[in-house]
Amino acid sequence: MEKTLIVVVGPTGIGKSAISLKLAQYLNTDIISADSRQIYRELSIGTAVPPEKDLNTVTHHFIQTISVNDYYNASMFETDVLKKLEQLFPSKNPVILTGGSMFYVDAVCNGIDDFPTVDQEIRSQLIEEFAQNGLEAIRLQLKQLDPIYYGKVDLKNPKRILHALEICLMTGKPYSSLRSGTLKERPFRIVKIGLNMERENLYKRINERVLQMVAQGLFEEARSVYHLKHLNPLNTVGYKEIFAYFDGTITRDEAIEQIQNNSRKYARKQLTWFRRDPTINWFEPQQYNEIINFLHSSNIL
RNA sequence: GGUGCCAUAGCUCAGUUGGUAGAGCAAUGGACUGAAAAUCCAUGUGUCCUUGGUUCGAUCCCGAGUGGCACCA
Repeated sequence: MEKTLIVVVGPTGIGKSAISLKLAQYLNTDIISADSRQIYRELSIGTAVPPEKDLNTVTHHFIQTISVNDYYNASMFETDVLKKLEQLFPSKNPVILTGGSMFYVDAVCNGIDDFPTVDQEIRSQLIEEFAQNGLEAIRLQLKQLDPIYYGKVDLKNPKRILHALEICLMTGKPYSSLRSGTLKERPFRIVKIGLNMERENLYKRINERVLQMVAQGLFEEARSVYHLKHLNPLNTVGYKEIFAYFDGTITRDEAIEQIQNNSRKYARKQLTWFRRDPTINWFEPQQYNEIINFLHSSNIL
């Protein structure tokens, strides 16, 4: 039978984990988490890592497997997941990939072009340069090294410019010449299930979930990683707001409110990304039976 | 009961020396090829509390009403 990856996506707090768990049990398979923050072992409450009993019921991959001190990115995730699928498919089929990190999901489904891994030395040099000389300076540099990409990038977005420069400097070639713009073929079928619900209900769920996290000890968890707040993995909703509270810039209540706000914004951003993907089959979280029927009718089960 | 202050966007408020208004937050849309829960871009919103008066014209000035807050009784 054809190997299939069932991809479950949707905004934060909609209930992807619960449905994936149920599906995985029904299909007797594993779950691959596509979550750029649940992958860090120092974080759990704020990233909504599934409870112990769920992790024991179904095997989850890429949850709390690396440290916030490690460098990690979407391309590494692509490689790691493809390798993992190779191991899993002989005995498990279909396999479920679930998570809200759009870019990570995309890396697995469509692939990312092959660039050298970013040299941290070069990155910090460029960041330093940007901090000292400003956006205009790095723009000019990009204009020289890669005029084609310069004409395409969002010139107001430092991260885009910085990354293009990193690749130019490392390879000695224009970044644009390494971008193929083509999607990679995968040796398995991909079926996408998107979860969504009425906006107002989603927001209510998100707001409540944040309160639950606080009750579970989110502030204590944030305290335990406060000394690492300069690391990128800690530039995360649920932590950065509490760090601001620890720093004394906002009150505790303001921190909680901002976590709720930023979580809602994140959900909106996720929906914006997923909306443009015409291959997603949309359902509401309570339509479990419809999802099963859909999988049957798609010849997956 | 008396006196004073306030009433403008979903919220907090600014403003119009009288020509029907604007910030922040919230909300909404979009971008995205190794930092992605990151980063970046864009977009509304209104009986200016009600009602008389003055005026060519009132959200703005005057009177009354209603509601809120404060102080005095």
